[in-house]
Amino acid sequence: MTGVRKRRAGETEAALKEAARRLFVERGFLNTKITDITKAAGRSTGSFYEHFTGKDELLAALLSDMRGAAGAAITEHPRDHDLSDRDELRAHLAVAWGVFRENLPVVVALFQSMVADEPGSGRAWRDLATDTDMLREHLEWLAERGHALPGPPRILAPAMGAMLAMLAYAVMTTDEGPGLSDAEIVEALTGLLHKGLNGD
Amino acid sequence: MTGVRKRRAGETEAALKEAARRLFVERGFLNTKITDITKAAGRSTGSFYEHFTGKDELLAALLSDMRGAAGAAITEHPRDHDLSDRDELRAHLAVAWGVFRENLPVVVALFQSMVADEPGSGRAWRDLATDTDMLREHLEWLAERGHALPGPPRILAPAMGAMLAMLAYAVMTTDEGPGLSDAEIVEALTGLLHKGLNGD
DNA sequence: GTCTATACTGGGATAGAC
DNA sequence: GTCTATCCCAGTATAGAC
Repeated sequence: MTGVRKRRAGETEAALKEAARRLFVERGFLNTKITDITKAAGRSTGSFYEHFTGKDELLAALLSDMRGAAGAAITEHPRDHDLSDRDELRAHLAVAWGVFRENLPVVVALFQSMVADEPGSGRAWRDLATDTDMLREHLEWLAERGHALPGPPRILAPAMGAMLAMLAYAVMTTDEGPGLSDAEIVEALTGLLHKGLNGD
Repeated sequence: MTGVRKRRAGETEAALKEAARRLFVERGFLNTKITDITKAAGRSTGSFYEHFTGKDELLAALLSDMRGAAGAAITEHPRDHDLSDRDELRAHLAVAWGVFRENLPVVVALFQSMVADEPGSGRAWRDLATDTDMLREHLEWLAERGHALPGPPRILAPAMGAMLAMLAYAVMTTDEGPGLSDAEIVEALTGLLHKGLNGD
């Protein structure tokens, strides 16, 4: 493959991804057809399959891009963050909310993809448990140190994750919304959860 | 229409609904095709359209059935329930959780249908806000009486509803789950939210 | 690698006999 | 009302020229 050809190919792949991101927010992952993406990217249908085997693989690529961009900071995330500290809890929630906001196309696509799966697959629970793994560890760390939690971390963490994910999805896919800024929403959630976890 | 014919028609409609309920849990609303339903119900494709204009109308009918069964008690729900009382809060959560459990087919279908909609439609937020309307009123009632809430009811209510709905969906569509009984889950949520709302 | 053209299929919806 | 047969289109995926 020549250098020029390779560059052109890279451009096509980038164009497809870019178009996909835009469409995923506008129409959603499920309602966006491969032909919609190629059309929006100004490429042909056939060309798509030179880069991805299908929509799912494209989504996986977008997810991987997102992880590469935001993942570094999270990977080295220490286990002993003290979520009983209100400022630290707020900071965590703000980061999570911001990641959702910054990567809305991928978030929307993943959410739709998860919910559209066969209920019997148990994917919703698995994804929720996986995504809140770190949070669960934070809570277990608190519990080990004698902190009295309102329930077992293995249910509290998914519950908190469920609230954050579903609420973010709802808020970020509407123009109306609760009439509150992101900061105000995060503040309200901080209050609810801080008191909920610590009781004061 | 003769009496016999009418009865037979009613049986068909019932058979279609019954088959749909079963399939919605097994494969989900989105992946269940009209032909799947008619096949499972032992009826023909053409017959389906004699009763419903499409899958959405069938879902609306199931929803209406559900409302008829469980709705009466909820409609007359007084506004002044004191959610700052732990037992009353737990009772409310338990009822909601039980309704989800009892009507899983409809819950799954509605959830999938909501999430599959165009993100730009804002349906997720609208549904969430509508479904937590009563909860919001309960919270406003508390606030009016001088109770210090951790945030505005118009965001707290949807947040709580989001947690409950998403968590219920995840838990009830998996065989694995958190290894906790429904009662234990409700108890944990009660603890989290009771302290979260009241701070003690 | 990219294009155009096309083959193929799932599944919604309808026509018309019974 | 219910059935069988069929139409029909949206979308996926591939073939083959460039």
